[in-house]
Amino acid sequence: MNTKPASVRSKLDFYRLARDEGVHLENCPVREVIANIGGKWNSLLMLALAEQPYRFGALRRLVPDISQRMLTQTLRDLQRDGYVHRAVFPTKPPSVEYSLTELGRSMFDPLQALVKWAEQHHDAVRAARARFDRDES
Amino acid sequence: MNTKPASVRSKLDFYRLARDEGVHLENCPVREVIANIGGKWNSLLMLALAEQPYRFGALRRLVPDISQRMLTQTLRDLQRDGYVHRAVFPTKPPSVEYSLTELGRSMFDPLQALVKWAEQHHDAVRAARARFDRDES
DNA sequence: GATAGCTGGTCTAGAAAAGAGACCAGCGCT
DNA sequence: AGCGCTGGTCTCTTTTCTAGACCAGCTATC
Repeated sequence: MNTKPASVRSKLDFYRLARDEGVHLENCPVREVIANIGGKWNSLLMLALAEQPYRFGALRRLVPDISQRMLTQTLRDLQRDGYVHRAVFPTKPPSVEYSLTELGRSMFDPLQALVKWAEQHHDAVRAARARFDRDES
Repeated sequence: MNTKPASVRSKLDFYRLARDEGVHLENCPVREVIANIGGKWNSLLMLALAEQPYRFGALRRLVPDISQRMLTQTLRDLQRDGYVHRAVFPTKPPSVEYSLTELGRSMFDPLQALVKWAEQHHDAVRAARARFDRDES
């Protein structure tokens, strides 16, 4: 470790190569998609709804630390992007059931891969976190 | 569509089944991990660093719409969780290079699957979004 | 027949997070 | 001398999130 990277050669290069990374990650459509997946509650709700359809109140009990407002909003975002279907039933009081669409299910597969990774490595992450917090103090 | 779900049978059931979802998604270690992946910039920086190591300023130019403050913070979060290694080189001025760790690379694989999904389906998402925005107005 | 509880929400106020931009020290190039 | 580059930090403003009250219409209970 601590070997100087080959890209940094002279002091001249040092200033020069800064300008030449032409990759444009901004304006990328992937970002819009990831942004929505990446919200605080979105992936969690996807996980829940992948298991089975749920009604609003059931979701609220399932994820107790979500505020009602954020649940409404996150569900609407998910619905807006076509991941989730919202069905209103004329019971009394009317009930609303949320379920994954085909698109939602298809994006759940890669999401689940990530979740699986998280399950397998969360102890490594926790260890790294503990080490970092210890060393910086 | 609009068929009443089998789970809602009588008005009595209606009130009863609400209590019986015993799944506990809160306190889940997966959530900590996902939370960090899910940050606004985290996945984007992971993507960039997976391509090659970058120095601070290079990352800033690569992702122009990130504020310097958030770049610092996101990199520190990523480093804290063990995804990213921060190496300081005694050049003048000193340069700092960020690179993925082994752990970071291993989590990049499932992340990339998600990105690939996003690339393939972003037009469907955009279409759904447009439809939603039209219908609600 | 009042009371409390359920339904799926909205509204408001306060807290937390993110963004914009100035500022820092030490050096190189012109 | 003056500007630019290095990787940051500090402060201020704006956006986002949360907690909690509130709503209408119905039901089961007392």
